[in-house]
Amino acid sequence: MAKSPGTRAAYHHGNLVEELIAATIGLIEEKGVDAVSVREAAKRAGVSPAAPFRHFANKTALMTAVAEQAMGRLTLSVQQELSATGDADPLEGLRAIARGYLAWALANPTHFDVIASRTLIDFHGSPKLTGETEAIRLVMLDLIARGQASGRISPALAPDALMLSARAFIYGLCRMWIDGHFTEWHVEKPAGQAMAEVVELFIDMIGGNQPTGRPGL
Amino acid sequence: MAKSPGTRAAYHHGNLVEELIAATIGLIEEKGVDAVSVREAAKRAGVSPAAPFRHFANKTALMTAVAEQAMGRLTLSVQQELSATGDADPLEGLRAIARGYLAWALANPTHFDVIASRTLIDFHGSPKLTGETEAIRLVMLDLIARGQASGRISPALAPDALMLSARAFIYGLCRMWIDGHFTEWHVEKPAGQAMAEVVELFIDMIGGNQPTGRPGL
DNA sequence: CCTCCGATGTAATCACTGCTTACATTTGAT
DNA sequence: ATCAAATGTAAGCAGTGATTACATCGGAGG
Repeated sequence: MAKSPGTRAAYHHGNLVEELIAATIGLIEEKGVDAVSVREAAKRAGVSPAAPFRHFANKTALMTAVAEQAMGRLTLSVQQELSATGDADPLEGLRAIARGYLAWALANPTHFDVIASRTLIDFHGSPKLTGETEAIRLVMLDLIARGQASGRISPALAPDALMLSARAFIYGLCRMWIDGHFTEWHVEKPAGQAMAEVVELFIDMIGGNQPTGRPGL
Repeated sequence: MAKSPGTRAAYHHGNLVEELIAATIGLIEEKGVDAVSVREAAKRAGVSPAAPFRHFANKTALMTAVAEQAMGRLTLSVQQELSATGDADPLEGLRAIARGYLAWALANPTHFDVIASRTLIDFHGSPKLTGETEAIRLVMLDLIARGQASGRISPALAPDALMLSARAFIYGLCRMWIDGHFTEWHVEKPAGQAMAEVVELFIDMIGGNQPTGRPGL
């Protein structure tokens, strides 16, 4: 039988794992990833400083759990955009992935930080994280293949090179923004708008079309 | 008169600032940025834990000094490639910047980490860091303008959008590699080679040419 | 019903961190 | 030669991740 949620003064918390993750997320959103401490998370869950270590081997394990949650939402965001897009044009599919990815990153910069880190979390130790990353990669590869088959993308372009380009491009956009580099590079427009325009430019280039003169940043 | 370098047992160190920076660099190269502590740097310089704070207001200031040194070498690397390139083709200039930037990042990943960080260092508080970044930006802007004037780059492309694209692209490549994302994205080739090929692809796209079928990654 | 054991909590402690304060030594200008 | 500024030390604060020994709870078997 599930313990009544109201019973909080009990010796055994009853739901510590979830509450610790929630507390950590709150901490991340309020003060950033660097400000996270398992002690503070424990305090917020109303528990002793050592308690979290009963459920997570170390801080990295806790952060990895947070990353898995975040990755789930990121994948969801991408898949929503993807399923709202017709199957007809592969380039439109790539655009959709970029939209979903960027939208989520813009809305969850600190969680993006967690997912992308390889020191804060144990990425390769998490099947969920590696699996969902690989899934997106395969979708992109398929879109590129179909794009080349249908003539929307030049067959002369190596699919792997195209993949790495596209990935580096949107990852670079996210990182630049999150790392605070937009100001130095004089991006005046709202980040979302600037990103959208620049993605458009990139997809146009992949399609082999010189863009038709969009407004500048 | 300069103090003899051999005189180390003296109460006053004589060259603490430089030696602390050197010790920090050593620490960064051995154990990574996250492993840097001012105490350890002090120990390596043979000085008490509090001594560094006489010369640097805080850890951030120390790291910023390290970043300024690193930025100097990065700028040098870019400028060397740039001056080894003729003025004739603006696209060749952009290629040169990418070469210099990527070569340095590949050779100094941890220092790249320091320069790119906005939590480890006080970027905007350092005229050197902001100035040299702005200098590169202006060179790129000029190359793009000349490229459009000479017809090598379509005038329909907004210079600012092109800038942000190029910057996001190479920054994304560096970050992906340094953050350890290349393995997940199945980049099998040596990083330098993969980057070079992909940059070639990008420049070709800017030039409006579909590339002529280079080998895949 | 009750006992006992594993799961889950606490208390106390360690080594380490960035940083501050009070004090000691040295150096160079007067 | 003196004295003040520069530069070092010693000691200590609060906060960190992590470990160990012990306390408490809850459910399964007798």
